[in-house]
Amino acid sequence: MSRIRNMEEFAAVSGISRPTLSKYFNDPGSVRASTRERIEAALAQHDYRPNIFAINQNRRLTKNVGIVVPYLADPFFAEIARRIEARCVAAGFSPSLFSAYGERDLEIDILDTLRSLKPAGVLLAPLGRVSDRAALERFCEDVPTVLFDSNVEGVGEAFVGSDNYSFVEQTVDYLSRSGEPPVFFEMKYPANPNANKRRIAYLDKMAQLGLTPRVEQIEGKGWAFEEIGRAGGLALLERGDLGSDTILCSNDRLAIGLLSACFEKGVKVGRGPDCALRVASMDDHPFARFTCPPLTTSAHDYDAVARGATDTLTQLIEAGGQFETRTETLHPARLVMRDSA
Amino acid sequence: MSRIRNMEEFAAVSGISRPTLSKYFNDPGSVRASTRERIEAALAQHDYRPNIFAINQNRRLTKNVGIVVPYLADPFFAEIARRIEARCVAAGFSPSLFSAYGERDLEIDILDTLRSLKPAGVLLAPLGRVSDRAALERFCEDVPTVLFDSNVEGVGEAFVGSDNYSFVEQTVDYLSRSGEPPVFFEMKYPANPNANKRRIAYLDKMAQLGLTPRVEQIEGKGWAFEEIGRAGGLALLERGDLGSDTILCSNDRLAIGLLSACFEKGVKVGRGPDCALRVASMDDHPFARFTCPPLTTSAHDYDAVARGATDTLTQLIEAGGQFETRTETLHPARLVMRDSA
DNA sequence: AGTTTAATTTTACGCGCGTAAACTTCTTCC
DNA sequence: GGAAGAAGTTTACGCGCGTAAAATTAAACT
Repeated sequence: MSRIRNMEEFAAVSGISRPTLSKYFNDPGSVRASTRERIEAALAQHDYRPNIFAINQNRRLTKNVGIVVPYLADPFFAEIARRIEARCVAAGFSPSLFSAYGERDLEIDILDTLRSLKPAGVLLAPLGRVSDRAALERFCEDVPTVLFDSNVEGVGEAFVGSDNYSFVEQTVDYLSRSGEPPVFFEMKYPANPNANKRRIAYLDKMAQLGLTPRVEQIEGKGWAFEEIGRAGGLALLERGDLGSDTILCSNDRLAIGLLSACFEKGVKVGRGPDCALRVASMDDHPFARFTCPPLTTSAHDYDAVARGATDTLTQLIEAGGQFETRTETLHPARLVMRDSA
Repeated sequence: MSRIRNMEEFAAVSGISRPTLSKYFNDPGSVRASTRERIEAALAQHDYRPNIFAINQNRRLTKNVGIVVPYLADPFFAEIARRIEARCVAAGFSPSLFSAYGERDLEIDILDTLRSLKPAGVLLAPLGRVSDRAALERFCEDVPTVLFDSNVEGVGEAFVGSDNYSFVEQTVDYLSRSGEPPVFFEMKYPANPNANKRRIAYLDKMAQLGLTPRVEQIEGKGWAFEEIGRAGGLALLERGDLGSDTILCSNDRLAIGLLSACFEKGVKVGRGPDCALRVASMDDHPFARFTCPPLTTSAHDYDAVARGATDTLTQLIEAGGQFETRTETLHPARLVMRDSA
């Protein structure tokens, strides 16, 4: 039998009128059970699929959903994107994944591309500091958007992410209770958008505990955090006057670099009596458990963030693209004790 | 001024006829320079973009290109995908990125989705052993496809990847020249499609050198290679009778897990006189230089593979979707000496 | 059985653009 | 300056499907 070329032909072979078929493909639940069965029986024989371009051209609202992350080669974002993608599919959407790869212009291009895809909604983890705020705002006016991971105040209809304060609180609490209070280790000009909040939280928390804070800001630009952490760590270890035997890194990738520097310099890391340094961090990067020693860190609730973001977007779409008020949902971190601190 | 709704309206405000505009958007070089300037001048004022769905519905061939990888949360694939994506954009295509996340059914779904996107071509790194070969073949008959990273004999119009034999040759050569010949460390049922070729190459090379090969196959399924390597490494170290002080891992992610196991067991890794074990590996995973000790490995030529795959696809598309003969391009590995072996 | 209500069919139009054909205008070059 | 050829314009149709309105049929209920 010849292949079905369009819905018209499929209507002929299935004995169902084209408008009814159109309804079915839009929402199988919107037709009577008996006709649904007839359609699906015919579908099993002729494997016809409606032309997605024709569908999207004519529907006011597509089932497309955009997922945008700042850097997909960062395993944290790869992992969160993986979960969000799966949830979008489960919710009946067609997700498209985009990465700005740390570049402002690329993020803008992606938003433009996304706009022309007429998406039902977008899940956006913006570059943050590097983003063109005006471009984000314009985009969010046109397209229902939920921000995740990195908040940009006032942009988008909602935000779902992790509570940076909780990350810092748990680690600082633990570290200062079990040994010397930590020095904060971060990039001077961090690409990662949550870094600033974490530094502020660190200063806050230290003040609250009556401790003297100390921030070590290392040089380096871009998204090669491990290399930056390694170079900064080497410089720090060579200089020597840290003022504490405990370091809290702004994120796990910096910590991985720092651990590499410690290893090279023969500085033993851990909480044993023969250790010279404790290193803790934040994110629970997928490979944090495989560093040497395994990294003590505070973990994102990956599942809660992925689920929360996707559910919020679903609600937003069902609400017609606008919420009455912009909500910010922050999921607390979970301290993961390993051997590095 | 009101926003332009379609090409008709843009024709009105720009003073250019719609068919000419259509030609321009299809290929700006196909119109006279003077009219091109007029169009671009109008474009600068009215920021109109043709409806992508209408374009794709009507054009026989789109400028869409699909990029499919087996597991995007694996930094190797994230990195290679990043480069390929950039090259596709530079070549004037609109790439869409997909990941099968190790699942056979998801790969099939992706191919179905891709088919309905009418892509000009597809760059496919298949799951390999897990793939539905018949589904791949059917897909490649309909869509011009270049395989990369992982070859499936006879499928697709061409293959571009790394030369697994060269990976093994270089590492085995180096290791056996500088110390005890290596034991080969791999998964019993590897998800990674190149694993089998690497094992065979190892056996070959050892025979050629007149050495007795030894393969340690560890348990574990899925894509959590670090965890699998760690568990397998612990078991191996506890058992103890390795027969060599040198291990060659099938890939870097397994090696990262093995190094973690060595650290936990207090087994010092490296080539110093106080070291108990040498560990080398293959891939030059983005984080291989940050392990403790830094991993000696044989590196993919990431750029050559990304460029080769994209260029080949471009040629394939220009050739009308078919090559006379299926070519296989293999890029040699480069030995990267670090401290682990 | 007759009525209400819901689902389906018929008919018809529109979406925004590709593209073909016939015609007109502009270049270019001797 | 005239002819050939390239480029642009006019006109018209088609792509495959969404969707509205009116007419018809089927299901559900008293």
